[in-house]
Amino acid sequence: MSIHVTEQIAHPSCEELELGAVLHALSDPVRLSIVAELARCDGECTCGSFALPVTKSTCTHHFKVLREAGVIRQRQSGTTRLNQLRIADLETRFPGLLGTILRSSRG
Amino acid sequence: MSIHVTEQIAHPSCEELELGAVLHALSDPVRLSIVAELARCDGECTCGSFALPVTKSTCTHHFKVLREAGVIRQRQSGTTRLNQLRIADLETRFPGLLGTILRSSRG
DNA sequence: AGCATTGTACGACGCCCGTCGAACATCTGC
DNA sequence: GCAGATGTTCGACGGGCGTCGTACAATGCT
Repeated sequence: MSIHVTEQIAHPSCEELELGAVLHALSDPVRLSIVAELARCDGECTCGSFALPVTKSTCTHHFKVLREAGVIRQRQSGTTRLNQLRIADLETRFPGLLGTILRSSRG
Repeated sequence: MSIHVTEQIAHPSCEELELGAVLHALSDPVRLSIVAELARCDGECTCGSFALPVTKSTCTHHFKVLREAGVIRQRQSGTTRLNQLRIADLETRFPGLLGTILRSSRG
C-alpha cells in the first residue's frame, strides 16, 4: 500500500521565482522550443509530445530545469507527465517577460 | 607608427543578435546589475565606475560576454573603455525585451 | 501474467562558465 | 622619464551544464 500524495513533484512558489533562473532556463534553444510549444498548445502536453533533437534522459533534464526555475508545472497522470506553462505566476512576478521573449523567439 | 583603427573591438551586428545569447548574458546577477546601472546612467560609463563584487579580470570577462551578446557597445577612450547599452538594436530585434527584464529586476 | 510505453535515476563524458592572481599594455600627469 | 591608473590577457581552478546510455520504476494493454 502506498500513500497517495497529490504533489510529489517539487515546484517553487510564485514568490520564490528568480529572474536569473528564469532567464537561464530560457537561454537554451531546446528549452525555449519547449516553452514556445507549450504556449502554442495552450494546455497540458506530455513530455513525449515534443519532437526534440535529444534523448529521453536529456529531455527529462530540460523539463526539470524549467520546473525548478518555475517556468512550467508538471503533473503526473498515469505513466505520462503533463506539462503546463505557469503563465499567471510568471506574469505576476515578471510582467510581460514571457510574452516578449516568446515574440522575440518567433522572429 | 600604428594604424589608427576606429573600431578595434568586435561587436555583432544588429541582425546577428541571438535571443539565447542575450538571455544567457542577462541571466548572471553581476551582468544584470551592470546592465541595470547602464540603463540608469543613460549614457556612457567606464568599466571601473561600477562597484562590482568581483576582481578586474572577472569584470573584463563579464563586459566581454555582454559585448559579444550584443547587449552593450564598447568604445576605447584613452585608458578607459566607455560602455553603452545597445538599446535601439535590442529594441529592433527583440521589442520590449530589455524593458521588461529591467522592470522585473527592479521589482 | 507478460509486454509495451512513458518517463526517471544514475554515472560518465567533454566543455564552458565564473572566479582569481599575476603579468602585461596603454594612456595620463607630474 | 617615470609612476599611477585603467583594462586586457593568460593560465588555473572548481563547479555546473548539456549530452548520452543503461538500468530502473510505474502504468496501461492484451
